[in-house]
Amino acid sequence: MGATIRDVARAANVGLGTVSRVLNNSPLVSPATRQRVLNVIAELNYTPSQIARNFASGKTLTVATIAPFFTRPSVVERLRGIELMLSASNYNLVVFNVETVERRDVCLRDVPRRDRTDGLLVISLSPRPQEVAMLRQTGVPVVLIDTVADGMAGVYVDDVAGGDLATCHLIELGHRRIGFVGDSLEEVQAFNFTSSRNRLRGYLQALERYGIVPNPAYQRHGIHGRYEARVLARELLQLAEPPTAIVAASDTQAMGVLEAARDLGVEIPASLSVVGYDDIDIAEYLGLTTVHQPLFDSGARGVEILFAALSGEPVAPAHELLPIKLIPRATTAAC
Amino acid sequence: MGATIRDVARAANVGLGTVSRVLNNSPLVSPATRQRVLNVIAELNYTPSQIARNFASGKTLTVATIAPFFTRPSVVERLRGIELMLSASNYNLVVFNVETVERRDVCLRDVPRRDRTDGLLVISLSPRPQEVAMLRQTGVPVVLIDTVADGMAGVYVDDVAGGDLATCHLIELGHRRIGFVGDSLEEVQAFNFTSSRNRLRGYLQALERYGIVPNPAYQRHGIHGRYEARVLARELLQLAEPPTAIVAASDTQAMGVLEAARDLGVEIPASLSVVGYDDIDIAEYLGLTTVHQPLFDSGARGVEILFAALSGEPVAPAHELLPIKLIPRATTAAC
DNA sequence: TGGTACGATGGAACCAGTTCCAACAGACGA
DNA sequence: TCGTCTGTTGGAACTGGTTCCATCGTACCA
Repeated sequence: MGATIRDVARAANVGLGTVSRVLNNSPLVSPATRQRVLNVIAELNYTPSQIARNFASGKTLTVATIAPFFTRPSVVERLRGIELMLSASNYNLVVFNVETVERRDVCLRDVPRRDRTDGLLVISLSPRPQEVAMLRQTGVPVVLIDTVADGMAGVYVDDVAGGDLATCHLIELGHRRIGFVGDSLEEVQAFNFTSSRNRLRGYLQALERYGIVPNPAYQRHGIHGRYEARVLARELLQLAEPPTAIVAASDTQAMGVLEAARDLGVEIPASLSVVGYDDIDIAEYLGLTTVHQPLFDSGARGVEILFAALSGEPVAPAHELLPIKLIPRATTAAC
Repeated sequence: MGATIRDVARAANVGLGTVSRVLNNSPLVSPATRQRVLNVIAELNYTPSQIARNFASGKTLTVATIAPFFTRPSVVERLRGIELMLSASNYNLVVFNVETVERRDVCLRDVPRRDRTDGLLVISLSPRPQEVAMLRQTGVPVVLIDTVADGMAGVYVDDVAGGDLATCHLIELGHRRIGFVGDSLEEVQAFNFTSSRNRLRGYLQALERYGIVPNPAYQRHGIHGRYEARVLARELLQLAEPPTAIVAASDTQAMGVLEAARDLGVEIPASLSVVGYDDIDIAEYLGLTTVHQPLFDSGARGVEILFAALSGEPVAPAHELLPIKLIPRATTAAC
């Protein structure tokens, strides 16, 4: 464990540079010399110090990921895509979980530093213009996953189209009184999430296209979570004229809606249709109709874009659109 | 971004060592000098290079975690405990996801190196004696979470007791024909998981204590997963004399059992009782009776033990036992 | 008044690689 | 025969901190 590159050089009777060249697979070493050095390396059981390499080369061989609520199934699946991609490279994955606004801001400010990480992935949290400027200034390549921001690169899905898709599905099944359960607006704003907001926009857009006047009483917002969604959905179902269908901003929230229906003895899908969003693992189990988005791929593709930025010229700050599709299952039916 | 400690020293008209002392909050600096240095630091907008610090101090300020199938809800929850604990320190969390045996072996061999990480957490994967020896040789402090190995420190739950607890619960409800759905023995062996095996042992132990002869046909093993468990459970339920209750080695597998029951029109809990293990988030939603274990705490406590090892003398290779308890819900009833 | 102890300070040496330039040998063409 | 070019090679300089030892001034004590 104590052998250094100098020990190797001495023992192999070559220069420091030559050993370094062998370690880095430089072609500027004669086969004979290379072999001699390799022999000595094996003999001394030498492994170059990663930490010294990082220091000398100025690279950390690290990719940082800032993920909000990384226990949410959708986020975990994105992380899996990221991890799998990185595991095939020699970059390590450093994870920052964000569950409070303070931590969001701290992470976005402190993590992107050249001496801490070579590249940064940000999931779902959209940096604000001022933050974009700071990020750019650090010189650390950043790729956004599941969100967009002016002047940044990333992958995303069209959540407006997704919200529209879910709502259209219900309208075409004959529903007219359609509710929406989404994230609390304060939370969305504090974290600067974009998806719940856009899904709501898609919901409204679909209603409008079909000439349905949106009923504000049908739109409920609360902290993201099954329990909170359950409470909101119960309110909706207890209205004098309850909706016959509900669009949820995520599968987790859709589960809350299903719970509320169960609480009140409302039959699914006979008396209430429910559409979720994300198509997480459990959705199939529950027979939940939902909007599928490529979660794993979003992570993997994000890493690919980051790699391009790491190993070449600055990548165009373009956003790549991933496809979505509606998966009809057992929680939706004709009105 | 270009300022170095030497620039600061020059500008503040002090020595290198003094600046270093200020940075590290050493008491060996007079208040006046400290203030002067701090002013210059602010003026030059200087931040010490993390990478250089790491190199010079020989620390990586990194804790690595090797986690098998880190998308499984139980693993994610442990990771959350780990992340939250680390976020309060200045250690970063580097995650290695293990989904194949090859990667297990590679990670266990390559990750624990002093120049890569300061400490290592291993979730659920028990190192074999030979691996324990190698780990020890590296000098990297290691803490096991959810498993044990001779000569290593860690936190765990008594899975034998847990399997026993689940089975007793069923026996006391009057069940005698009790099935078990667990992980494939090859998979368990290849990864060297301990929990499924121990839960089976607890199941057998409980049967024996009550004088029930275990029926080998009632014990099924398959790759861990909902779908596989569903197939296994279907086999069990289609036996000439099917079990009236099933113990699953995890909540995920219990969900597969519930699906199988649904497939075959078997009423839960009227005709079949089901007990899971882990008490993951979704268990409550499903009304699944299960054995609760402190997932979050296991991660957090693992980090605490690791910190003790990092900042002091070698910790005793002791295993800390965390409590478990049975949570009776709606999937179990009297026979 | 001299000796001692201690707080404060400066800076050389060090960590273990990478990078880059000078130098050299041998092949080859003029 | 000499210059040139190319493929190899050696090693100084560099990355930016930490550590530790020598030094200095001053307060305190005998």
